[in-house]
Amino acid sequence: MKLTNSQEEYLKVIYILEKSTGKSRVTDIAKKLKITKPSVNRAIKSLRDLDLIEYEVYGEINLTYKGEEIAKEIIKKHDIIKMFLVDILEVDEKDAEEEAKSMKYAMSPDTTKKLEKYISKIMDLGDLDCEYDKNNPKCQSCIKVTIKNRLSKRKEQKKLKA
Amino acid sequence: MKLTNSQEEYLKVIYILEKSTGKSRVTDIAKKLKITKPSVNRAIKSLRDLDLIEYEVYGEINLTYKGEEIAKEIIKKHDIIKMFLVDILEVDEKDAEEEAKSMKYAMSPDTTKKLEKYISKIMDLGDLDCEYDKNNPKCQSCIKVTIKNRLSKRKEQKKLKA
DNA sequence: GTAAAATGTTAGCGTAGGCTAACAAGGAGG
DNA sequence: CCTCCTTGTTAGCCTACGCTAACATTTTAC
Repeated sequence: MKLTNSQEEYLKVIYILEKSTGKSRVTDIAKKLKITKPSVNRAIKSLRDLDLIEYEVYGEINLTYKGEEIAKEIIKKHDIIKMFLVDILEVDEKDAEEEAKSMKYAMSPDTTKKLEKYISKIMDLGDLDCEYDKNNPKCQSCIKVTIKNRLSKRKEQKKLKA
Repeated sequence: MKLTNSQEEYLKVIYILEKSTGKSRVTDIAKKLKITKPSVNRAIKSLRDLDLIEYEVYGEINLTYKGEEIAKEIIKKHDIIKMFLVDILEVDEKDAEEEAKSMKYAMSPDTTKKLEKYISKIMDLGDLDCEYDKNNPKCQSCIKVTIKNRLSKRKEQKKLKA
């Protein structure tokens, strides 16, 4: 079942709302996606037709098992891409969020897996002592240290927010 | 001027046809993009309205200066992304071609520049002698050598084709 | 120079997914 | 219990961009 980019965004948002507030409502989905309620209304009907959510007119919106599995995949893909953008390419976090949104749709599951592996390879390299210093842009070990520092910094900031 | 993904693909193909055969024709564009002629017909009108191509009914299709500049940018972006996919992530070339097509639309000019820099950084690292051998997956120097080898191999194969 | 083939165009359909305007349902306070 | 506000829905419009069927023009081949 090939979903559209927008359907994937809906699933993602529904999942996030379900996990954070317990339920998803048309108005909240519309706010999150910055679109109007009628647009959401039509979209959730299409997702219901695909058995990805359960929903009755004026009723609650809930992901089905299948819908939740897909939502989780989408979110994981999003996070991998965003991590690459922010921690490796040093793209500004807000921009990265937007770009990851559309890039994830373009990226196959296979490529996503490869990107994930690549990121962890970069992060987990065995230490190589740099012959110069800890900030040598020509040295992969230094680059790795820089990337690791960026990553842990970002994680801390996230914790502070929460 | 924000173009759609499909408009960008049209520009790219028109540029390639212009450079390789001297001119672009509706039928050739349709074949390249695997769509029908009426679809192309409508698209070139929209590009003409944006002053990106010059064209009259039943006449020749030519990129304007502006159109050509944009086409070149699009192609460059495509190549950068494809290089990342093929030479660094080791995605199969055909898959990479398809993914680059849609990914480039999602990627901002700024991020593209960052990706370009990242690729050249990986390629141009000063040599670090690996303490093990030339195929140590934990060693960035070895990884770099592997990536470089992949790249030059691919370039050779391209030459052989041409 | 004309007939056939290739090429280009028009008209109109379908889907996806935004939008607004207008209406319907449900809950909270007086 | 009724009114009002929030939330949800319906109807219908618009754009982008595929498609087919049918028609027009141009090129080619004899």
